[in-house]
Amino acid sequence: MAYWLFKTEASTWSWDQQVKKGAKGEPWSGVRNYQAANHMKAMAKGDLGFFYHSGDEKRIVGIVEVIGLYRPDPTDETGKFGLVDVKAVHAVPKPVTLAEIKATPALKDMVLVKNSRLSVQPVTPAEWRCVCKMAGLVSL
DNA sequence: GCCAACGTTGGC
DNA sequence: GCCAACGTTGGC
Repeated sequence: MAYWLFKTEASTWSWDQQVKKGAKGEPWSGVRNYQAANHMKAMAKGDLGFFYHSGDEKRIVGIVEVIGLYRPDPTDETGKFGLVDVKAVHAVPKPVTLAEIKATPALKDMVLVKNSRLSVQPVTPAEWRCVCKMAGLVSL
């Protein structure tokens, strides 16, 4: 089981929209960056990810699960990029802001801190546990 | 609204 | 294959 972070602007694709898709989930389309695409290639069904709103909010608002493996992105005319399908698992009781993450020494190496522009990021198990704790999640 | 960081493009 | 120029992203 691996952990990830999916970054999106709430005005483009929000947590609320993701939740409305329910168990069917939604294709994570629109990624046009090889690093991000490679991370999606490495994903397995059942992997979990943080759902992060960039822009005004800058905070982790929910947990998603990978339910569909990497496949071509139909919205990419060049055919170079792919996507995975994700479904909302649940909202976090207490959203974790970028400021809190930056203020936490154990999270100083998170990709979100080091390379905030990468739209799909890997998260280490230690980081995952730490952020879950901050978010008020104990069962993950 | 500005600017730094980064990725991509295109000319050589 | 290198590198300058450009566009985009996202935090501040």
